[in-house]
Amino acid sequence: MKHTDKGHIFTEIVLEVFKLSGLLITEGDKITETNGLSSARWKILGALARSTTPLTVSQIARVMGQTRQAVQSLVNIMNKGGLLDFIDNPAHKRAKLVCFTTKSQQIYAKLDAEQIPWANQQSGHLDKTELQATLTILKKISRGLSYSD
Amino acid sequence: MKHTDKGHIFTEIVLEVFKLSGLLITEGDKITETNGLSSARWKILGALARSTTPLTVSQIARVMGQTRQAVQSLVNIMNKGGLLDFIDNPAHKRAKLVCFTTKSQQIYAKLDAEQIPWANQQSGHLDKTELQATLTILKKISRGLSYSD
DNA sequence: ATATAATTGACAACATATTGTCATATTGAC
DNA sequence: GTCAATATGACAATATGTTGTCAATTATAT
Repeated sequence: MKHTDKGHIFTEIVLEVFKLSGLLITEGDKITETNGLSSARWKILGALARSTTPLTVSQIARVMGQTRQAVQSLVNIMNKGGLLDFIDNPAHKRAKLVCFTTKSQQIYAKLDAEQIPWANQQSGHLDKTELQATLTILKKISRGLSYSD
Repeated sequence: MKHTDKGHIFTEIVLEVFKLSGLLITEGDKITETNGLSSARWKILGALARSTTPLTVSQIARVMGQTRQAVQSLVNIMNKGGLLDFIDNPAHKRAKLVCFTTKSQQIYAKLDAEQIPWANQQSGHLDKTELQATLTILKKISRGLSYSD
């Protein structure tokens, strides 16, 4: 069997996603390194910031496409470091809700102040319609895949 | 400062790339698990398969957007497991060229036989023009980012 | 040709992430 | 309401990946 035209492009996209993920982590580490953070920890804060309601560890993991164990580990470390708080979850005795602290709010705002001009600059020479199409396609691909846990 | 329209979409793409990368690794692990491989090792073979010339470890790392140390580690393990061979590189005394073995050729062919219908199926309901735009955009983003080593 | 810079393999320390397992909590079928 | 299935936190083992460093090799500038 051979790839269809679309199957071929799809495969190239998959490989490019892997590559880009590695490069973006490196880029994020550069931005966060002076704040005692890392890409992985910044992403946790980002998941919280983008949610309208507080999230549990499991919910964060699903938003991020990772296992709850990986997220739990980071969240616990960040909690010890004063970057995250747990508050009681009325809907679940064990699954607490994860929240920003004052400290992490400040750091996150600072990181945003660096990320925004970076994103604007990186996307400046890219076509808006193509960017929109890219986001649409990536989301559709994600939707068809299952979680590991 | 605020995100431009394009900067906003760009940021969403970045987060979706992280998520998708995690989901795709899980998917790849499912496909490879019966063959004593993993996503990470399959990607090494893929990088070699897609190149017209044999590659050094550093070259593989650059193609994959990872550090040479990470790739070196996997390549050494795979070499011990009979999945990769080193051959002398006329252009460099230490940097050997990495090659398939008969064993890895067979496994890779088998994985391809699973990946192809999967990619065709996953992309079946997606628009070809949008897929092409996605690949173009992702490659352009990669090009603007630097390697960690 | 020589000196300097960049590349590469090797090794170690550490960060990040998956898999497996267990006990506890919640959900859903009946 | 009961019971099975599912979801969750905790913990351990392992795989994957980055950073830092050193010595050896190659490339580059002069």
